[in-house]
Amino acid sequence: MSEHPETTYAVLGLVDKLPGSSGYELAGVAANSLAFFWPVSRTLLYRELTRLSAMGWVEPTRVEQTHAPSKWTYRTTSDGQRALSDWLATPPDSAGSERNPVLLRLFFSYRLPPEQARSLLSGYRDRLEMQRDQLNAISEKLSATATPQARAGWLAARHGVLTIEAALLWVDEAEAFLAEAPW
Amino acid sequence: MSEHPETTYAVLGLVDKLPGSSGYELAGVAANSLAFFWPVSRTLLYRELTRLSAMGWVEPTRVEQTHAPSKWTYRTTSDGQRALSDWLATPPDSAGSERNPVLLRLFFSYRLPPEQARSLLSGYRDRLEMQRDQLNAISEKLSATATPQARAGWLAARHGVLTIEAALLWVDEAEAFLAEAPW
DNA sequence: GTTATCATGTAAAGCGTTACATGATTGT
DNA sequence: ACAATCATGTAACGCTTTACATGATAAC
Repeated sequence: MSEHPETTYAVLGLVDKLPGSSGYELAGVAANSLAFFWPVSRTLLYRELTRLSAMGWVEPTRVEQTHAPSKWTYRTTSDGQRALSDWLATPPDSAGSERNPVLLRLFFSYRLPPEQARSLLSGYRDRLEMQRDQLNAISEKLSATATPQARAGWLAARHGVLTIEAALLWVDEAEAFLAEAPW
Repeated sequence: MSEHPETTYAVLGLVDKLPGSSGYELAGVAANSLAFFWPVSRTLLYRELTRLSAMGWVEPTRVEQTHAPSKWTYRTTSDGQRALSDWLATPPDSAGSERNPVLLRLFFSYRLPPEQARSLLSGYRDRLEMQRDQLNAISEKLSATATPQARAGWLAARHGVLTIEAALLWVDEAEAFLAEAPW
């Protein structure tokens, strides 16, 4: 009953959601889903797949291809599915550490000329808008499907959209606040 | 010009903001400020203070106390202040990785009985409300002060409040969504 | 007496990132 | 020719966390 990092379950869940996928394919999916609330780098993803195979939670299968290199594909075993369910039932540990490098700078930005503080904010806005557009595109795609998997994905995307829009409103507020009385 | 991790600058900025503080005191402040957008564990904070001292970016001073153990206090040097300004001017690297263990579970929650999915959401709401209350308390304290430092802190707290409130709205939505058609 | 606050540290473990490496196929 | 996609891996590094350790004072 040793505890594993959350990322292990993130990958296990992905395999379970997309049985018969290769690491490469899973990485592609992760980049458009997990990446928004639980980033997993490609290297780490491969390492977790190896680990999950060793633990018997997923079963690897070699698939030969003619048009591309051979690949490994994965499916959850019944042990893996049980482990996934068990983990899902455990309460998430306290607030996930949110790391926001923009806020970190803003927190000390009274040491910055006003113009640079402004550009910090507008850079943030640009990135938020891009993320929001990405998420909206994903949402639209998902809302076309009625499976539980797609609906769960849609909900997660919706969380992203709402919080990003709140952050965008904050940028407006912050700009006005600084314009009124810069430091 | 070697690059240092963001946390090094987070601590440097803290020392600069509260000159003459001890590691212990800084840890207390960090828990009510940085923790919301750039968590720094106590152990790490101490290590960074040692590192910053070795680099000459902060100057440590021993202070003897009668009512408590002796302590080290720190102040930024002019080198440190320059380093802080330089870092502030560098653009934050791409989106900070947001890790949300609740969304991670929700993303796979179609494997969960509806009741447990609901309790996942209500647990999230509870934690969000606590955080919001904490942030509001901090905001109020800060809004009583008119220094640039306090105003910057207020802005950062405001970001937290707005995004948390958005997340709370999402919880309502998600509950309605699941109530309408559970999986 | 026991809890809370003050105060600083060490050691181990491992998660996660970045860089490097390889090589076939398909399209322009 | 050159870039893009498919596909998987290794190695090194180091940030970060968790657990462990110590010990004084003040309050209830």
